[in-house]
Amino acid sequence: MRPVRSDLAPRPGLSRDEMESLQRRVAEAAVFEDDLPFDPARVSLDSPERENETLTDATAPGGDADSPPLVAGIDQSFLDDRALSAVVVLRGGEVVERVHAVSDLDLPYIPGLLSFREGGPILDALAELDCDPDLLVFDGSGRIHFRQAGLATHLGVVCDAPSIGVAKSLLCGTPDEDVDGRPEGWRTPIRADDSVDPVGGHPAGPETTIGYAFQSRQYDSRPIVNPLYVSPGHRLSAATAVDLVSQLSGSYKLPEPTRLADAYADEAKAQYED
DNA sequence: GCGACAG
DNA sequence: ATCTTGTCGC
Repeated sequence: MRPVRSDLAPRPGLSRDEMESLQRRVAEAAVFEDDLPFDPARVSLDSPERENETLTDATAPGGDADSPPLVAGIDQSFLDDRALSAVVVLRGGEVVERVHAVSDLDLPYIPGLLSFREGGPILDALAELDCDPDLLVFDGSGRIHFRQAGLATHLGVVCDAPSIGVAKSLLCGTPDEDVDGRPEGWRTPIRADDSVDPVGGHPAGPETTIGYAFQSRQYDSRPIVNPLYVSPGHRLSAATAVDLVSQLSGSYKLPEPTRLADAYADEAKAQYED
């Protein structure tokens, strides 16, 4: 998979102000409404049943009428000053491709500028892909970001691909309701607050839903498991983003694509440790 | 000045 | 993210 908007790609050597203004340009280019080349209802972990199926072109955008869309999960692990970016692609419940790349890191982790640290390395891994995913699921935020341009939004726009951000903690914004001790499947909107700037046609008032808190898993009744914070990256709405994450949830807290990428990032890491 | 913050 | 043993429970 190749970058389509390389002009907006995270480049090393930018000043903080330059990185922030690039994020505003990314937000301007971002689409937080459904603009998908496939039916979101077809995204699932169920393996397609193709018994009496005739020969079809499963490589077309969105696949054929029976095969589910290709969903890529992306995550990283670290080795000293290098990042190992892993990508696992699923079609229904089947893993169809796994690739990874090891890249040097230019910046430290700075809240709000994550895509400038991990974005380049992730693009390195995506370039290794033979297939062309219909949806990208990132570990981190999308629109839930100070300038509405988190990692998922930045790379979704650069690749011009539908993308979703799945974070384990909240960067900014305010949940409509208290998120503790909620049952599986529960969700509540995350509204923009004072720390979120309006950018390029995307408002940032309390009426703006920039994402959702989503309880993907809960064991008993104890508030042991925190919710996930799901936000649209590019080409879909916040509501569709949570629905998709819900559809991609298996038996664990993280949705399957991201969980598998997380495991693969650790597994592959062992090959590079001195 | 204080607070607060994805991975 | 990463450093890390055991431990509680389905």
